[in-house]
Amino acid sequence: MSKSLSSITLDSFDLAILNILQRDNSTPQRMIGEAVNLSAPAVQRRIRRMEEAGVIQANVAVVDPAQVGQSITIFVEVEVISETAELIDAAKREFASISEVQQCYYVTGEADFVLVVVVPTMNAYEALTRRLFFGNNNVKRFRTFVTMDRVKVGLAVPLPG
Amino acid sequence: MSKSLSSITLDSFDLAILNILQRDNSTPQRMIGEAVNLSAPAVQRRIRRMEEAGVIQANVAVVDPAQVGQSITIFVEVEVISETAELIDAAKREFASISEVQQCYYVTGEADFVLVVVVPTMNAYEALTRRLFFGNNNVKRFRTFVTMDRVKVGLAVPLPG
DNA sequence: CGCAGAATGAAAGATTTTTTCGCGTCAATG
DNA sequence: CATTGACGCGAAAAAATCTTTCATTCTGCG
Repeated sequence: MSKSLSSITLDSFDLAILNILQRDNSTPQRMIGEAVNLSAPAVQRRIRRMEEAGVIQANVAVVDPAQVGQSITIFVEVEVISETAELIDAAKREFASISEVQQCYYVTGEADFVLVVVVPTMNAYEALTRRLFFGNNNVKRFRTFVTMDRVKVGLAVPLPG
Repeated sequence: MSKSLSSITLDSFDLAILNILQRDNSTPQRMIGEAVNLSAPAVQRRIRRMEEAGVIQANVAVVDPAQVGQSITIFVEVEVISETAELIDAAKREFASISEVQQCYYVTGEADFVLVVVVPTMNAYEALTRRLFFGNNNVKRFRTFVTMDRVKVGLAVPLPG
């Protein structure tokens, strides 16, 4: 897991490749090559370069939560009491360490954190809130939004081109 | 793109495989086999079965937004005026069709929709709000949370085991 | 003009994925 | 109690993909 965080420049070939991989990274390089007008080795070199530069951060399978018994997705806005760097960092680490917390963002506005939580039951969520919020004396308050429909889910980034 | 939405049962082998693929789906089946104590073909059959059943919904590359010029991630809570089925469905379709809307959830609570928006600049966000919210007369109000730190990002589902 | 650096494609080599096939297990059945 | 069929397994072969190698092209620049 080595990271060369050297920011690289991407041309339209790279963007076209990314656009394909964002949707299906099991696409053979040969097909990608046909789509973008490059040979398979050229495609491969560009992919590896983007992986090393961190443009491609990961290659993952997307699992349907409902089919593995994790049918409840919840948004939580968290407001903290004190925003010292230490306490914020501690909160970031704690939230990030919880496997039920699928996503965590530190934000401006009427809240300080926004969490996406995935749990099997409301009981599990209730237990989590007790552990994570009531058990943390820097949490001023939190608001819960229970998802009824995951209208659009993904991590695809809109790409120029 | 055929989907057999037949819900299947997953054993501990399947869950172990999912856990690996959720983190890195470029892991060779041979290595997965070693990790879970199965042969490569057995792993392969299980993966294919889970893909056909929709347990695995997609295989994607995760792209770093900052490195493709989309450095701003924003949460938006949207509250609508009328919650008739037609209007809600129309809103779902509209939000889902916007490429800058990376994620969209229909939720209960003090808001009706939560959006995750990815844009290159605040100007682009401003333009999007005009088009999407001010230009939609069923939007009562919306609240914006600008992300300062993407503490944890992903789609990994917590798996039993 | 010529050279260095960077990227390409064709082809060969290495690895992985996929298929084939025979075996063992288990449950239902005669 | 034997038989049958469904099911999933592993070994091995076959097919496809990924990766490396290498000669070539193109560009910028001294």
